[in-house]
Amino acid sequence: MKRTTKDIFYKDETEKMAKYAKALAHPTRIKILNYLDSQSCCFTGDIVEIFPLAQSTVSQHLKELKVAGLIQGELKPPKIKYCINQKNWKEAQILFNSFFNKININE
Amino acid sequence: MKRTTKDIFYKDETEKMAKYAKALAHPTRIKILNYLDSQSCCFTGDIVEIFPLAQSTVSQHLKELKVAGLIQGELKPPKIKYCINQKNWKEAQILFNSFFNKININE
DNA sequence: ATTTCTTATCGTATATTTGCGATAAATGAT
DNA sequence: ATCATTTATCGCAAATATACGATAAGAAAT
Repeated sequence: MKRTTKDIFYKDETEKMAKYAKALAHPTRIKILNYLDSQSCCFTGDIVEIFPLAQSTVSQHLKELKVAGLIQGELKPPKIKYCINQKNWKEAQILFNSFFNKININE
Repeated sequence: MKRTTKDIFYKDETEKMAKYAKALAHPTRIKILNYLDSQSCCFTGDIVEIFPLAQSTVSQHLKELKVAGLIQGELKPPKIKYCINQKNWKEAQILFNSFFNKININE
């Protein structure tokens, strides 16, 4: 019987941090987030253009960021406008801050 | 001809962040780092005991953290004392801080 | 209803990650 | 030289991640 990570107890914070870290664990996704942050919002096509990658590949990276909660998409037919998910972004920021500083610097 | 991430240009910062994020992308490794941080230093055996995982599995996680540069091992035969790698820890801290805050808070 | 545009999803191939038990390696003590 | 202790590494299996091209899905416009 193989054990999986699911059988192990982790604090909620730990699980969340791992989830966000996983989303950030690829240079393409970091670049996408940096781009989104600088543009405030943009369409999938804009993002596809800054990478020498297939549209489907970029779409998959966007999906992962969305599933992790770091971005959100808004329908603007026929396009989709992507933005940083501010609430979760803030949460990730606080998690990483506390982790590295061991001081909770938020309010 | 398959394209790989290696053919794409990323800023040095981006690559480094992805590398650190990858190391943090597993709850076990986050827990190890939290433990190391609280104990300042400890032996492999101490870490093995806090997880219901095989010794070889924990050793592998430690190796990943070492390769990423977040921890370092010091020979204390027959044991090995692991500590946070302060220099790289600081670097990661700064990278994540700038990333989330878009302000470079270090001096 | 058909066409156009944009983006997501499917199917597939390959590479990497995660876990285990078994074994090797390194050192100190007998 | 042998043994005990501790930790790393090897070999394997299963699960995930990463990339692609091809196709589907959705909405607006004709």
